[in-house]
Amino acid sequence: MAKCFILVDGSSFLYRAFHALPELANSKGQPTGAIYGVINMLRRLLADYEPDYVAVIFDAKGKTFRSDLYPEYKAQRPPMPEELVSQIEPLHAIVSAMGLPLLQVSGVEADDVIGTLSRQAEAAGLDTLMATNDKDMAQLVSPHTSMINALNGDLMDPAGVESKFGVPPERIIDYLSLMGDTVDNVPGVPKVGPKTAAKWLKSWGSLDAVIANATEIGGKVGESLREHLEQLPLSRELVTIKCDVPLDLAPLQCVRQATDTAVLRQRYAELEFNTWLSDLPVDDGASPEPTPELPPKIDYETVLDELVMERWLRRLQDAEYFAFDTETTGLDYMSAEIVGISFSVVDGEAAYVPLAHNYPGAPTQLNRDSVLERMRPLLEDPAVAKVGQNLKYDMSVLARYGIELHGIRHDSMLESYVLDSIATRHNMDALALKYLDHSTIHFEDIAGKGKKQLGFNEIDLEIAGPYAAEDADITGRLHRTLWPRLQQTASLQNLYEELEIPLVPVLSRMERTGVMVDAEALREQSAALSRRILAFEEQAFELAGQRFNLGSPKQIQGVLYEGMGLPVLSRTPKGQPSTAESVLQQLAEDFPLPKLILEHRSLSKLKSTYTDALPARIHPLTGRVHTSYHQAVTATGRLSSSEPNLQNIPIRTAEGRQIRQAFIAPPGYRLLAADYSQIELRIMAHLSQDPGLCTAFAEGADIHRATAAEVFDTPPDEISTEQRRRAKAINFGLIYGMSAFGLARQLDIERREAQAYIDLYFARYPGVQEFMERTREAAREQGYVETLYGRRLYLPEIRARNAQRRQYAERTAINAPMQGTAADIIKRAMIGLDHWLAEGAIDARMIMQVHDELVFEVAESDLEGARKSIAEHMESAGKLSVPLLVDVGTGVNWDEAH
DNA sequence: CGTCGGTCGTAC
DNA sequence: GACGTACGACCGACGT
Repeated sequence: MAKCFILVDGSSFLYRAFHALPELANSKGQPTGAIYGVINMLRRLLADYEPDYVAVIFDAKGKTFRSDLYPEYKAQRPPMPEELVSQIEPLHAIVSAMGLPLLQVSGVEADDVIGTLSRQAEAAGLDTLMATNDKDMAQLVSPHTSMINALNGDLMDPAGVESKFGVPPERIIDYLSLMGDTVDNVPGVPKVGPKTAAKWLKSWGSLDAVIANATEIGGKVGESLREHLEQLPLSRELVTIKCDVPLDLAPLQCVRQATDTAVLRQRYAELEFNTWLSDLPVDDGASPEPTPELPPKIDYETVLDELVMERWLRRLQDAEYFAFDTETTGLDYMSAEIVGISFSVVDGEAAYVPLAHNYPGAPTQLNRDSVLERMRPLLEDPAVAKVGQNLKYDMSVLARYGIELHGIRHDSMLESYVLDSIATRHNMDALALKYLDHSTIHFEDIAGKGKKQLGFNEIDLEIAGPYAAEDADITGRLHRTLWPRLQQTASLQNLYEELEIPLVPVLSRMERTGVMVDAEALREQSAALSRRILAFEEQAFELAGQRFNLGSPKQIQGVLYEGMGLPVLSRTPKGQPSTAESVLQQLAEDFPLPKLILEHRSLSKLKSTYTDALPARIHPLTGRVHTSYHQAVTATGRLSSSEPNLQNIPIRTAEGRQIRQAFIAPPGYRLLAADYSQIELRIMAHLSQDPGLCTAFAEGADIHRATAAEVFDTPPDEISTEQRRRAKAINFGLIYGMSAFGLARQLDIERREAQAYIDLYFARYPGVQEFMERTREAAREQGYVETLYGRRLYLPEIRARNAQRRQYAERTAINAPMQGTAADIIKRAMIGLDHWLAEGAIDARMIMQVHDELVFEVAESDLEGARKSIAEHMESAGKLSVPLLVDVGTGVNWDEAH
């Protein structure tokens, strides 16, 4: 294969970046956007093509031979704006420090240098890629010299030139001569534009032939041609790129040099390109790392044309499956507007269909509603397979346009999660880097961040198009990388296909349904809390003899330990005296202030985290709160919830339960809460097959009481409240892989006593001890543990030499199979229940999941039926060797439903 | 003014 | 140090 040579037209990109990108500046007000744009483009170009030879060419200052030929050449161009001039020197410095050969030749333009090098490269047998967006360069295209628009990845070979301009590369000079160029002041023939120029050249063959046959051309344009014949040789000379400029550097000398990290570090710091700054290697001695594998040729297309859209729709229809991605105005699935859609069918090829970009000067785009309408049959057809990255989001957004996404066949985020939940985060950028060794365009790089962040609809299509198309392309490529890996392990493939993928639409529906929250009640609670918090504050200041911030652990430290000289009972991991609850609780026995701090803290917590935050989360249109459930976050397979987190709404204290009372059902409905009773302990019984534990569950015993009876060797009905409390702590401790120390701390007892309990427990339930030993052993041998349904959790640190890390991995090994199996079971139940609800026999909706609990909104008339069916569905979702029991409660609010 | 680590507290 | 899985509020140091 021929070696690859990339010639970068630095000047053309500098201008383009300056005008197309948002105006970036560092904190000193120095403009940096154009530098950023050019370097970003260079980095991507180098990463995508890994050229053997490379050169970056800039225009030199001063006049060129063309203005000698024709003084008016480029004479009417306004001078370069100061904000651009100032960016040239730093840009040159960075390009040089990147080790890239930089050329500037006075008296000629960058084009002429590129032309010369490309011809020399051809003679040397290289394949040349000219990175530029200047159409004049098309005259240089040949079988071994192509042109790439690095902003959108468009690649043009001779055929591409012909299809774009209507004439082959060798006629481009003639074509440009006829047309002229108003920007550069090249005269040409007035009234002749691209169409006429191409038509004439097609019928006569060349400019010379056109001139020779000038008399034969009729109409006004023919007249114009005859009037301006004598200008044409000049035009031709002006548009002809010189290919014989004397140069200091030959193509084969254009080898990338070592990176000067020190200079880059200094320049990036000055310009505040912090992402790149942190990418730089720490020490200077590191060598650059060329990656061997060639990425596929990139062909990204921005679709603005009906016919092209039709062609893509046919491609999508005919494909076995397609990858797609929606671009929207924001991240909130309840308010995001669709801005465009991208698709991909094979590696490296993708299209972006912009639908609602509305920055000044945005081109006319296809109509959003009509494109969506034409996509509808594809998107709604379960037989048309779709691949995406977090398709739950796309599904929710499409639902806002009345489109019900079906055929969710694959999701690269979930593929990665099921393969290995903790090795990486599962966002696309991370996955592309890990699995494709490809650094994607980051959203922040094109949209900015913080207050100045643009909506996707405000981003120039030249920039947005490649970004969006890449999303679809990368999604497809990730799938084709991850899916074969998933297929290698039947249990993982099954978990993915039967659990995680079917759960996607279920979660989307739950999120969109939302839950009704009584804002007025919460606001009243906030007001009441404010009064009580203020009162605690005053009392605390009184006792401390000074005013301080009760919300600051550090200031509390100062007041309690330094000011009042209270004993330091415990320290934080960083060695600071702790002010955690358990510590203050102990201190509260002897001193009044810690008690006040605790009261203050618990009320502030409730106010800031719940009673203030939740009303602000009520959606203006639905009047309900819509959380996000995340399916690829936890190590164990549980869901997580955020914005707002509905999985940590208080329940333990009376004040906390008031917040649950604000979660209500709409008129005519009730809330129904169904939770698995002791599911993790039941799973422990199943996995360990311990006879005592299994029997206790089989008999329907109160498990903590039964445990107490065994450990304290007392008949169950003589167990005291305290004994049961201790047994409960032991049971929970076991699930978490707790040590004697932990149990002692939890129960505030001697460590020896705690150890005695644990020993006693294991003596009574030997199966449990064996199970735990077995699990640790399996983890050590395989490097992972599994749930009942084959979900894996890799524990690389299970063999760590560092005891602390190893013990941590061991505790996880114990906990994960139980927590994970519980997660698998409730997910199975959710999928079954969603199907059942869709049948419509009962007027009900599933609205929340809290790990072992599902909450529904049920029509009052259907309450009893729902109660029974829901419990049955949930109880049959897991096949354990002990009964799986579900408690169901109903009420007008969530508290009452418990 | 924004970011980020530390600490704390809520849930299961 | 010592009990698993999360999310998020607040503080305060730090860099801009």
